[in-house]
Amino acid sequence: MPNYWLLKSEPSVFSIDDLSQSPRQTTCWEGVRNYQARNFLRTMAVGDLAFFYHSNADPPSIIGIVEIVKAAYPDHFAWDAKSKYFDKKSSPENPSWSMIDVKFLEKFSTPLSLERLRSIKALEHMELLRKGTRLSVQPVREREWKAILKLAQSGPVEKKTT
DNA sequence: GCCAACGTTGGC
DNA sequence: GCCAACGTTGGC
Repeated sequence: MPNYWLLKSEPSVFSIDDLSQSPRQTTCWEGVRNYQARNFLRTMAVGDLAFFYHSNADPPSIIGIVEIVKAAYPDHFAWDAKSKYFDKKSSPENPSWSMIDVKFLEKFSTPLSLERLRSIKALEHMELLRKGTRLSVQPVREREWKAILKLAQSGPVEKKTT
């Protein structure tokens, strides 16, 4: 039984289309610089699934699904002084940060916007929808995962014909 | 561009 | 160990 997650990315930085056009449709998920998020990364196992979330997007939305294909290993961008993810506290001898590899699985035909997700009763306790939450890596409960999958399969909301 | 909500830093 | 100042995230 896989565990479920949600990964945020700003599409102007790295979008789900960037992922699907990457070699082997796979990328390393570098740059997480928050301890709680890092600890979630370290909990992930190969075969776990994650929603791909577009933050700072119009509209912000869950846009697809990825699979974790490599468990946590040191984020070497942290000890590359030229990287925007450089962190002088991290070193190859004592890495502070971790990353995983993810593989593209699916892009939803209809993105599920925050607004739409907020309207779903089964998602009322979802971490993503909690006020003030900023975690870029979050666990997703199984019932939330299933409710969102069902939404994605049901397609867009019908326009009212009044 | 604004700003609320957090997380981190560092003086004391 | 407190907490003010500062930095970041991310919806709006």
